[in-house]
Amino acid sequence: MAASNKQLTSFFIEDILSLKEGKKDDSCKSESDRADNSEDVSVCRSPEDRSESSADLAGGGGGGGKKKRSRAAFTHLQVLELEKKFSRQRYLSAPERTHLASALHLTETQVKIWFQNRRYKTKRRQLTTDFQKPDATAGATEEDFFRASLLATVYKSYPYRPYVYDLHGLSVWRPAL
DNA sequence: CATGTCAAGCCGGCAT
DNA sequence: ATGCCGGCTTGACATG
Repeated sequence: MAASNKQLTSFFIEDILSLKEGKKDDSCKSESDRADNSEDVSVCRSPEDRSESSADLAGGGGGGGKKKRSRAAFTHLQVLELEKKFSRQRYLSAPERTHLASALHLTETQVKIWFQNRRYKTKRRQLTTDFQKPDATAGATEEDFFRASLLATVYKSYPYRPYVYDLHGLSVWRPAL
């Protein structure tokens, strides 16, 4: 909740990661075209919220009474980087969180909450999967579960961005299948 | 309109 | 005293 007036500036994660993708990515078009032509905002917001300058991004009521909560929608690349990090480590140290947050132009709180939610989400999916087909899970390791759920999540989130499976030099994250 | 997704909110426990 | 965590819920949004 630190900064209630966090300024969202445009950036390319490629810049941060020295990735030469070449393709400019309008990250906000995950589901449908969410709306606008803003090419690279760090966080996509609902059209109405966008007008009020991202005041309460990190959850603050900010100033002036209880406003309705705004739900930040992270960009493809932000999520991608978070997922990559998460695929390597499920917990972040404070310095790592700080670094990742600044790299992705998110607040530390957002990164922290994202990891919390991701852990919980993974756990729940694992449990439901386990519950639904216990026999198929007999030979699977926890790692398998983890990777499968990760893969499913990313694939579902980015159905038309197959390049996430081939991250050039960054290849740490890789599908299990 | 019902449903699902997901970031954020809330609460209690734990570690320091 | 503070911060992080898990568990769960809430609220905004998208989709069928």
